[in-house]
Amino acid sequence: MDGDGECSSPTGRAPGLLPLFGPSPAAGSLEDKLRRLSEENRRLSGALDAILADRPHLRALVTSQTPSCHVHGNAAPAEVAAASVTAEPRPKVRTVCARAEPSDADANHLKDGYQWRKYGQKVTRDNPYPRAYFRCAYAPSCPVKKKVQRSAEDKSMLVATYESEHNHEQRAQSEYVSDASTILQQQQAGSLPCSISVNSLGRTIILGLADQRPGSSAEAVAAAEVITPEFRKVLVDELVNLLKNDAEFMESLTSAVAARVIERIPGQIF
DNA sequence: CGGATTTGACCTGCGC
DNA sequence: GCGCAGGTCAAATCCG
Repeated sequence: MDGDGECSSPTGRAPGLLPLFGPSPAAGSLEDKLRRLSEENRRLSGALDAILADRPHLRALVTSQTPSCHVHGNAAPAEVAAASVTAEPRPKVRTVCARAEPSDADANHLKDGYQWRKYGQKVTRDNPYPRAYFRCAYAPSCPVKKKVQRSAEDKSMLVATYESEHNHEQRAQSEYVSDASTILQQQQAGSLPCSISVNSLGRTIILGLADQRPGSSAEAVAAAEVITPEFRKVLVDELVNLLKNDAEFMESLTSAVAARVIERIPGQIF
């Protein structure tokens, strides 16, 4: 599918993207800052380990969920952005996990920027929640299908399986354009078409590669699909610089990570 | 009234 | 061949 997996703004160079390739920050004090943050991270990890040491079931919960939710090839954007991106070869079938928003509570609907027409629903054997079957509603000839089902282990997670590729470029964009409204927003200023943004909830970080070619539509190719090893290294370096340079971003990131950790641990243990 | 959704029936593939 | 489970169809229904 030509756009199902982008992590960048769907409009290409939307206003409000944090520059990844801007001027380099003064490195010295920033490295100190990064070190302090790393130490803090280790300290928090240690504390979490201590908490989980005598609670193996909770440890399993914390460590098993996120890795199991990965994006194969093209991920759906916006709300799926919390999923990690792997560099596996692009398969025809992709599985995407996303935490369901409260508004999705009663519907197996995963907003991913495309319009879908539901053509069936089935209760499967290994999951008490019904599986919904969708086809791309934009183009009748589009072969893409999507299956959406709540996770049996975590009902707040929606698991979407995409089959085939979109053979068209146009899409409904309004949904995730608004979803991706950022609190950290600056226009991309560097030479490479990358963007990173944090949504208004502070829970989702969107890393994107916007394809700027005239014929390719503003939608981006999934990061996992276009990143070469060299480019990945540049990307990582620039990300490190970015993180070192932006206190507000670090604050948001720390809050997001902390919220994520707390979210996965039942409140009563604290 | 037209498009989208629901839902029971039907089809297909697979294991035994 | 049979039964089961997943996937699809299409008529009925809903909704704007």
